[in-house]
Amino acid sequence: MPTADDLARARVLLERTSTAERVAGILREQIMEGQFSPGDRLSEETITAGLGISRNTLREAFRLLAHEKLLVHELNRGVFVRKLDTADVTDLYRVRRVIECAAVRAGHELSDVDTKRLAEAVDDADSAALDGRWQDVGTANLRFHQAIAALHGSPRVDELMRQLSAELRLVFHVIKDPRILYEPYLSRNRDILGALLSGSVATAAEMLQDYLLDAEQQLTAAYAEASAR
Amino acid sequence: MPTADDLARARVLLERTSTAERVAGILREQIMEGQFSPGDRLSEETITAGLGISRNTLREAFRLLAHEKLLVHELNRGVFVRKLDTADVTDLYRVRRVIECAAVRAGHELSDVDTKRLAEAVDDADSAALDGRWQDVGTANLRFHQAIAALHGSPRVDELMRQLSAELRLVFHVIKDPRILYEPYLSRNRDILGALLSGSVATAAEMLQDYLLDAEQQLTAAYAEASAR
DNA sequence: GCATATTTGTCCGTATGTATA
DNA sequence: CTATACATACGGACAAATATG
Repeated sequence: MPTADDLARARVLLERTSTAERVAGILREQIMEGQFSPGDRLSEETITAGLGISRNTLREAFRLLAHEKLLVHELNRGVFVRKLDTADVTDLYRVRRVIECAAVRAGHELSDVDTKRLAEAVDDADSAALDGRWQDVGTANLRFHQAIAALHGSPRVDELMRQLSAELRLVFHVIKDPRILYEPYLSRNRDILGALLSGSVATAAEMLQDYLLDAEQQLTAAYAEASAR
Repeated sequence: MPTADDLARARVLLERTSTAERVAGILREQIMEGQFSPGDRLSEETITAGLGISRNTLREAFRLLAHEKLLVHELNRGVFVRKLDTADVTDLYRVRRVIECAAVRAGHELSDVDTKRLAEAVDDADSAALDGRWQDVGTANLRFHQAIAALHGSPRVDELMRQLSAELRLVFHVIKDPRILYEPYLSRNRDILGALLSGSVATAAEMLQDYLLDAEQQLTAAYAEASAR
């Protein structure tokens, strides 16, 4: 749970666009950073007092985040930080395989923007790994795969991937030792990128498919163990 | 194991809905039926007066529908019925091709539920066509394709397809003569179903792909013309 | 471009219903 | 079972933005 100070600092950020959306932005960040844990209830009173906003406004922000699946809303009980189970993880990877593998297999021409995004994500993951920032490795990793999905050139696919990534970040936060999870995938991502850049579409697709299957296996196992506690 | 009491309590929770959600349900139906046209503004005052609810409650309902993409929210201007352009139609079909073709190509075993849903949708489309209920033909057609996507066995894919279908229904409503649009596809859907049932996965996938490409072409043309007015 | 009317954005107080210690 | 805390829903108020003549 965030301290009163955290809320006070966040309060300064309350100086733009629609209040509900700004509030949603603040809460989104706090949830992503893990200042709330899955299952935590977000009290209307505590937050309205902390941020200096009305209940109506906060409730609109809650709706926004509930739609992003970061929060779940239970009637007359309040809103809670989303708690994913292993079935969710399995489903997330199922969808990722469909979307990402199709993006690669379609064999779209890579624009400069595409290649830059892909390469940067892989580089960021590597440097975060060198610094031991494993949470950031996970984030950069997701950015790489978002860049792959973006090859579809479809706004709706992009939005879907943002959605899936937000859910997966919730998962990552529960994992106790992300290192064993991500370390093997750094080089595999680089290999996939290499295959993509050299135009070996079928190879890249196969590597990606295998990657996602392996990742799902490891992640569900680690997640089941970590989220049990 | 949940006790009988647990289940009873869970059931109550399922059937209970908030006022905002019931209001959203009413408005959703009216929008789908075309009682509001794309671009129409939904006045807070008119609707609160008409339904006898408070503004705060209505605004929550608006948020829900905005997230379903039936409404768009413009700051300080209000909410409007979503207006799709041809780029949206193109993108919708792009995503459909990825999802639906992958569902067929994956070659999942067809359960009884699967086959029943597929067959019923095709039958419903035919009988609606016989009665000249072309709006219903469009709806049954979408149901057939949702059933195809459901072969993935993924809750998230199901939700995505519901989303895409809702958007497409907004498109259908603008088309002036849906008949020329849907009539050719009745038999093609039946052919795809036949290929699926006989296990000719590759054939079915190819037919589906061609179907979706042709449909997109015709639809964008008809839609551009109809929505211009 | 201006003044006015309308509509939304936000907040508050309160009454009622629901969940839980 | 009661008490308490909390969410739901309402209505009123005023500021701020937008639309209208």
